[in-house]
Amino acid sequence: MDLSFEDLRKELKNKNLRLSHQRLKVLEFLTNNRIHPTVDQIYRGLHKDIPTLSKTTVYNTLNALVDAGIVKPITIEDNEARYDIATQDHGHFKCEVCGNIYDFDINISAFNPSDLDDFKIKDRDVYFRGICPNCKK
Amino acid sequence: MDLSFEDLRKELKNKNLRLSHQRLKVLEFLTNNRIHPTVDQIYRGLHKDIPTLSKTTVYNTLNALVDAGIVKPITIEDNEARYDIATQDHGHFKCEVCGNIYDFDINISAFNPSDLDDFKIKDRDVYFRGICPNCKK
DNA sequence: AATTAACTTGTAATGATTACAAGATAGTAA
DNA sequence: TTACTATCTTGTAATCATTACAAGTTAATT
Ligand SMILES: [Mn+2]
Ligand SMILES: [Mn+2]
Ligand SMILES: [Zn+2]
Ligand SMILES: [Zn+2]
Repeated sequence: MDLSFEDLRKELKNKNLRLSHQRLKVLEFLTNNRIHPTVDQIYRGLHKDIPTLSKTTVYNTLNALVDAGIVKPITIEDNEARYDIATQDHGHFKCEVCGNIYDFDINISAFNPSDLDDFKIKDRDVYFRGICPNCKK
Repeated sequence: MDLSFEDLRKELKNKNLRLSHQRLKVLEFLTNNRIHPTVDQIYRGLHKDIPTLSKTTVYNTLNALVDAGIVKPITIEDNEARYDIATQDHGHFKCEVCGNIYDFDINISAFNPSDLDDFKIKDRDVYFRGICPNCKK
């Protein structure tokens, strides 16, 4: 169900976004590094390949991709945004010790609380926090 | 099931936190204004009564109350933190038009995804986004 | 009433994100 | 291919929320 890198190129075309070198590299990084990276991690990760890359471009690119629905921001961090390729629904668990963010399966779209019958729900996020197996030892 | 203001005083005592005027006023504001206010809203709301109040104190107070488990931060906003009296589990819905955050009933503690069997879960948040009934018109 | 650790306050520092303007480039059409 | 232009990238400066720090104040205990 995950999108291939070719699918992502097509997604950009569909949304009338240019396939700039920087955008494709950001998408490639997110595809190959499923760690919900911060802006800084993306910037540092790409800087080797693209020495002229500006951090502003990483911000601009991520904002454009989020607006286009291709990338999903993860706001489980209070102090800095993290990013994920928009894929099937899943929850996020943040370990308070190592800081890693783990995916977990959960059928979020099945939640339709009656309190929200008259609301238009566009987005559902499930964020858990605690300690991961590695850090419990 | 909601905590009374007197209960909150006792909670502070239990946690060995001083019952300073500013802390009690912050708790009173959160009790009386169930709108998940920002730091700035709390500051402006209390400034009438306490003209000497510093915004740093609002930050310090909220951090202390969050550490003590009396107040819960709501990080549905990417750009600024919001705060809620820690009470029974419930979900939060943010309207993308008016910006209001609504509570809704949902039994979050019942979610125990098998992917997290080996994780220690300390905190569960459910954040929905969309358009509220008022703004749908 | 005296004592003192904890708290409050104002100011300065920090750090993430955005605004802006000038130069570069992707995509299109001749 | 070449020319054109809207879009994109880049560096710098600005913004805004939050924290660090040091000096003065206060809640709670004796
Ligand atoms: Mn994920
Ligand atoms: Mn709430
Ligand atoms: Zn961990
Ligand atoms: Zn609304």
